[in-house]
Order: sequence, then structure tokens, then C-alpha cells
Amino acid sequence: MKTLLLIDGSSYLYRAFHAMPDLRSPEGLPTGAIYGVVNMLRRLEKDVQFDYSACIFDAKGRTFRDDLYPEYKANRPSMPDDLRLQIAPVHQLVEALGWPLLAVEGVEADDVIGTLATVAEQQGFRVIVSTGDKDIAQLVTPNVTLVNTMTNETLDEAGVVEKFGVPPTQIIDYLTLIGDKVDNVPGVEKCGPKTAVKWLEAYGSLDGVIEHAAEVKGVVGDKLREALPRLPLSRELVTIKCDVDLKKELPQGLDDLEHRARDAATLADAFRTHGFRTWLKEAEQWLADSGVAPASANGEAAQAELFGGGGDDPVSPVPVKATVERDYRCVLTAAQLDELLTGLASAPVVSFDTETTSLDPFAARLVGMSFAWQEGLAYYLPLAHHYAGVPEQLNFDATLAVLKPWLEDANRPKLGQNLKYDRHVLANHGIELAGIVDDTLLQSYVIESHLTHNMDDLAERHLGETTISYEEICGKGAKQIGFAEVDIDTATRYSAEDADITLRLDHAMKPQLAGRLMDVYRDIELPASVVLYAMERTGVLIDRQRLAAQSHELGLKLVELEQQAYELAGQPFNLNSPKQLQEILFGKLGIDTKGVKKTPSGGYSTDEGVLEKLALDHPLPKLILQNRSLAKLKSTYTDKLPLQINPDTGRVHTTYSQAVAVTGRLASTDPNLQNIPVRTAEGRRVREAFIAPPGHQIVSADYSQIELRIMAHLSGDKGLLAAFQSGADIHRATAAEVFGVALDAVSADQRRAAKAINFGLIYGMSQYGLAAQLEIDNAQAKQFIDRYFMRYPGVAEYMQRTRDAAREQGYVETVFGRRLYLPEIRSSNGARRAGAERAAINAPMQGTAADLIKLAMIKVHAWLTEQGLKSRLIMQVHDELVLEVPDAELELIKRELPRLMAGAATLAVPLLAEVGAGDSWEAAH
DNA sequence: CTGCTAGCATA
DNA sequence: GTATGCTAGCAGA
Repeated sequence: MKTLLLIDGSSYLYRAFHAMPDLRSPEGLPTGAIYGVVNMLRRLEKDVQFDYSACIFDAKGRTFRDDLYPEYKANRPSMPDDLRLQIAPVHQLVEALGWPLLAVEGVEADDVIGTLATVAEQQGFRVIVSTGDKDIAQLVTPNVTLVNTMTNETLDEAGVVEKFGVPPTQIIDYLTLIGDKVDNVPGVEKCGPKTAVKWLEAYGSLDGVIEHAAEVKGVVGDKLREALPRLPLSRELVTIKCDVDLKKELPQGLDDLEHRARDAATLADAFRTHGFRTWLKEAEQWLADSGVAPASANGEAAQAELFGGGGDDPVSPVPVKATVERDYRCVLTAAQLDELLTGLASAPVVSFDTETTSLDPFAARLVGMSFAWQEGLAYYLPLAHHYAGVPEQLNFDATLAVLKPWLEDANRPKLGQNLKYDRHVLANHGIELAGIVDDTLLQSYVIESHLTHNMDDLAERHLGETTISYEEICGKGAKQIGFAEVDIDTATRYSAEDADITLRLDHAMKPQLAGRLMDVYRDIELPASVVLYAMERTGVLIDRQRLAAQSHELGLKLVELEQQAYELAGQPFNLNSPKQLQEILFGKLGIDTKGVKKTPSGGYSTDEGVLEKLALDHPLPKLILQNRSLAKLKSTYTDKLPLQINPDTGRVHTTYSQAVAVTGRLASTDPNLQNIPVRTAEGRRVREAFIAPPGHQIVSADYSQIELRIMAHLSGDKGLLAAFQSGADIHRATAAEVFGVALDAVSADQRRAAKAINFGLIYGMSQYGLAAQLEIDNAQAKQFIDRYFMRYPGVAEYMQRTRDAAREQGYVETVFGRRLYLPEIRSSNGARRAGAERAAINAPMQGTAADLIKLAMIKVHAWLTEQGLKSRLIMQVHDELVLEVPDAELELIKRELPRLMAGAATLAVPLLAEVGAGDSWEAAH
């Protein structure tokens, strides 16, 4: 069977343009898209076996769709000049590489592809369409498959079903319902992929949906009925035309699509002009082989060869040992500063980094700054180094004043590694950094959240470069010196390298942020970092006196407990030492160790669960438990929090780590405000010290059962969806189903068991885990689980699907496309593998919840800003947002905050957020 | 002084 | 059973 390979040139042109760094030819013309498309073609040539081929582009001018619908593509921004300039060179290279090129006026590239695929299939060909455009999925048949060369994804019929939830034959109907924002094709408002799939499953086709439109309930139903008159037009717009007349272009039919010999001379000329050095060498070799003397190669070094190494798989790039010449310059004189400023003023985007006196963003003072806008060239501007014999530096205040306009200009694009930190540092000097367009920390996190993201590791992984580490120049531990004491030459080498490497990392990682990963990066992580900065900067007001009083009280109780414990033990010992306690309990007191859990290192555990059991027979363990919980409260919270109050602001400023939790959650440090006690009455008193200033209230809103709702959404289980739709108490509803009783006949124990099952599901439960949690035997736990899955079969299927997907692709995804890799999912070690499976089950739920609340934070922050309100977000605790609200805005916030949170995204289940307000965080619940 | 363990706070 | 961060104690520098 012969194979026809069709390439959607237009789709790749756009994608390459946006995915590639801003490459330039020696003459300064843009070449990124050219490089990307040629790279892709070369890879296809190498990887795919085919007999005939064509590369298809959109032609200039109007198409029949514009005539059908004047507003078609009206939302598209006009083509950037830098892209337009690359079209002709791409066409030239495509032909020189030997690919038949088609661009037919009056239709789009898709239509030509559809027509060729149809004709070829009729003539018994196998057809492979290489595209990045999802609309083309409608062309898939048993003989027509898609391949996305940028992500290495292939789609056959089963793949289309897996990806979209509908077979290729329903893709047109699916796209019609959803509509297309970019092309301005109206669909049904509020109808996204999930709803479209649901309807098509229920009614079989778009016509079926239209027929049954009257039956669809709720707001979406109304929106559907509103959309009805528009749908036939939308269907026409999204339908790829498969009968384009190609007689003029292909008089011989498919025989005109034979791959031709490459034109080495044209290629060599073009590669030289564009500055593609590696390919130029290759082309010159071809010329030499064919006996034609190569023209002399000159021109400056091009950068292109450094990215992707000329054909790496973007998912697992092999770093090419870079051979970038380094030119690192130190700025010490007015003339050098002028040179720097001139560069900054004209650079399209600048990599920026600060050097400081401290890692604590609120204590840090500037020591110097580095800048890079061209690979290999970077500037270090020392401002506050001080050591014996330090050369004279530019004046600190005057130089900052000169740089301030550039730093604060939102139209001067900047990128960096964890710029949230640099923003704080500059803010400490009265400068509001603006124009942040990229952050390599967040790029790396979105690409591979399970790996490390420090710059030294990133440079090694993505660039094959070994960088100077901070420890190498500052030492470590007690002997570590401040950056200000580092001599300026060394500092220049270190800091300029940081800016340079960051710039190169951005270039290396951008192409890996394809498709939905780019959306997570652009639409979630980058905007979320702005909100987090603001929250950290605002801080939280803490009632110091109240905590001091609590500390005192706790201290008295602890002394008392201590004395009682010594008496029971018959000797004094350190209650906080698990080792000493173990000796007392199992040695001196001779408590039976049978059935006592061991610690990983072999000793007998004295953790909460163990002590609780022992407390049934002995008085001491109970005392220890009380002591532990009070000691924890005192040492971690009531003693420590007051010490973390910033003397300048009188508030506590946490740092949110945006790139540590593999699932996409945030983490809070210094101090951790995400583990302030809440479960016990005594612990909750700490929250009484989280207060609002006079004239303000604390407002808190938390998502109700967010992870279970996400499970309902992801699994699509009818029973679970219905339970959430009904608004019933979900644990009670689960109990009623599992135990087969009426809702109002559910006992307290049954509800407790159901709650444990629900939580267990989120954590990838096993019968053993559930048995331990509920203190029942394994057989009984298994019975509960079996009954649950019997009642909610969709959930059981979803769990299995997730495990399978994790094993097959090595990662799982959130609703928004965030990826979590599970390196141990194929481990031969059963325990490790089981652990990875549990993580695989938990990650889409925990991760989607994290995505949702980030989206909510972005919305809330934007809304507060747009409305000019004085309320401020001050904390995020995974499913809860806390704000400080002036009394005048209280009612507005209490009304709108839960609405914004619930509207963060539309899932198959309603989202619900519950709000409260009070003088303290405790009172807000 | 540094790095590790056990234990425990949160969602 | 998932995901985190912090503290005290302790052993080995």
C-alpha cells in the first residue's frame, strides 16, 4: 500500500513562529519560524516512510468561508510582520528540499488537505497528515492518521476518541457545538468539550442535539436554544471541504506529488543567508559530493543550531554541548553604563537577575544586577560590593534612579528565573519591576514538575552547561560570605552567567511548552505569580500580645504535664525525645511491645496512633500525647510566629513556593501559613491571632468538596454527578448508596465510613488503608470498596483508566493539561509501583484543584484591581482564600468572592465556595 | 555546625 | 492511602 504524507505547512508555520525563540539572521531578519518548519520537515523525511507528499499552505486572500460569514476570523490579530517576512523564505526552502508545495486560492490549507486525503484514500493509499491543528481530526479514517511532529503525538481513530471523547465522524459536530474563539466561529455559549461530548453521546449527532434541544436543562440548555439558528452556519465553517478542484494545480493527479530531488545550491544559499550554520555545512557537503564547488561561507555565527540541536524530540531533548562564546562585561564607569542602557533600550527582551544580601526577600538589599539580551553577552552592574580594596562602583542611588524607568516600564519585556524574588528585592528599594513576560523557573516547573528547577541543574539538563554554583563563590554554612564580599571580577563571572544562562534556558525550554503546557504556563502560572507577589507583599496582621499570652499559658501547662510525666515514669526525661520515651515505655515500664509499630530505622514507634492504643492500659502515653500537641503549638506557632513579624510593616510575609509541589499546589514557607492548626479547639486559638486592622474584617472562602467534585467530573459517573447536582451532603449520599439505606436513615457510623471511603478514593485507597482508617478488618474494608464501586461504576472505570494511562504514557494530567510524571509507575519494585499508582490517582484531583484555585486567585485579583477596591488577598490554603477587607467593602466581597471562585471554570459538576467573615481568621469560619 | 529522623501541623 | 513544611533531638563532623 502506498503512503501519501500531507503536511499542514500553515499550522506549523504559526506554531514554529510562536514556539521558537526570536532567532535572527546575520542581517537581523527573523528566522525562527523558518528554522522551525525546516527542522520539522527534515525530521519527517527521516522518520516517516512515504511515497508521495505535499506541503500545503494557506494562499493569500479571501476564502469561501469569508463569503459565508464576514466575521470569520475577525478576532484574529493581523499577522505579525516578523512572521509575514518569513513566509516567502519558507516556501522557497520547502520546494528546495524537494517537497511539492500547494497553496490554493479561495480555500484554506485544511480544505486542500481534506481533498487530497479523500482522493488518495479512494485510490487505495494510506494517508498521514502532519499537523498541529485539532480540527483536522475530522479527516481521520482507518486509512488516514494524524501525526503532530512537534509533540510526537499520533492520532488514529481510537486516538481521536481518546483525545476528544468522540469518533472522527463526530468531530465536525463537536467543533460546531464548542465553536472556535480564535476563528470567531460561534458555538454554544457555556458548552465546552465535556458538554459537547455528553450531548453527542446522548443524542448521537448534532442533528440529534438540535432535535432534542428543548430537553436540555439549565443555563446551558438556554444557551443551546439561543444558539440553534447559528449552528448550521457554524457547522459549515468548521467542515473541511473535501472536493476542492485541484485540476489546475495537479493536472496529473496524485502523480504530481512525487518527492523531488533537493536543490543543494539553493539550500546552501538560503542557509547562509539565514545563518543556519550546521545545515549550511551539510548543504556544502552535498554540493561537494555532486561536484559543484561551494561558495565561500562567511557571515557571523548564527544561533539557530543551538536550539534543539537540529532535530531533537522536544519532550526529551539531548542537550547539545553549547559552544557559545562568552563575553561578560562589568559596568563600573559612566561610559559602560551608557553602553548598557543603550542595549537595554533596543533589546526586544532582556534576561534580568539581582544579587542581594539575603535569601529572605523582605530582608534582601541589592548588591548588583545582571542583564543579557543576546546569547553569550551579559553585563554585571555591581552597586554595593564592599571588601578591602574594592574598586570604585557607580553611585548606588543615582544608578538605580537611571535604571528605574526601564525597570518599571511594562513595555520593556523582561524574563528571569523566579522573578517574584527579584520583584521583592527591587520593591525594597522603591522600584516596581514591570514587564515580566517569562520566568524560567515556571517554565521548567510546567514542563517537568517532578524534577529540580535550580539554575545549575537546568543548565546541565537543557544546555549541557556546567555553571558556577553559588556555593563555589560564597562558600557554605557558617563560613559563607555575603555576596557583597565577593570580589567584583568573580561576581561578574557568576552573575553575568546567570543572566546569560537564563536567557538561553528560555530559548531551550519554550519549544517544549507546546499545546496545553503552554496554556498552563501562560494562563495559570505566570499570572498566578503576579498574584502571589502581591499577597506576599501585603502580608498578614498578627496579634503579637495574644500569641504571647497563649505561649505563657501553654508553658505553664507544659511544666505541669512534665512533672506528672516524671512521676509516672519514676524519673525525669525529655518528653520531646522519641528515643528516651521509647526507653521509658518499653524498657523501664516494661510495656508489652507486641503489635507496636516499628519506625523505618527499626525502633519502636511512639507516634500518635501507638500512644493512643497504649493509653487504654497506661496513664503515661496520654500525658505524652497532651504534651506533644501543646509543645507543637508552642514551639511552631505561638513562640515562632511573633518572631516572623516584619519590623517595618508589622506584618507576617510568607513566601509561596510556586514550583515545588509536583501536583501543582503551592507551598508556603517562612512561615508556613498553610498548616496553622484548625482541628482542635486549642489549636484553633492560634487563628484568633490572625486579625484584621481597625475598620477591616477577615473574609475567608473555601471550596466545598473540591476534590470529590473533580473526581465526579473526571469520572463522569452518573450517580456521583447526580449527587452533587442535588446538593445533598455528599458523605451521607455515599453512605445511603453503599449501605443501601434511605438518606435520612444513615447512621453516624455509616456516614463516617462513607467519608473515609471518599477520602480514600482521592488518595488512591487500598483495602488495607481503609481498614486501618476505620479500624475494621481487611475483608470488611474490601466489601465496602466493592460496594462503592458497584454503586459508582464510573469511578471504578476512571481509576483503572488513570492507572493505565499513567503506565502507558508515564504521566497523568489535570483537567487543564498540567502534567505529572510518575517515573516509578513501571518499577519492578511492587511497593514503589503501587505508590506511583496511588500518586497517579491522586494527582489529577489534587492538581486540578490547585489549577482551579489559582485561576480563582487570578480572577479575584483582577477583579479587585479593575474595581479599584481596597480589599486584598492575604492567604491561600489549597482550597481556601483569605482576604483582608475594609468594612465598606464587606458585603460586596462576601457576595462576589464565592461567585468568582465557583466560576473559576465550568466542570460537569457545580463548584461551590462557602464564605465567612469576622475580626480574626478563627472568627471568619 | 550540618544533616538526618521522628513526629505532627495543614489540605 | 495523596501533597507539603517545621521543630526538636541526636549523631557525626
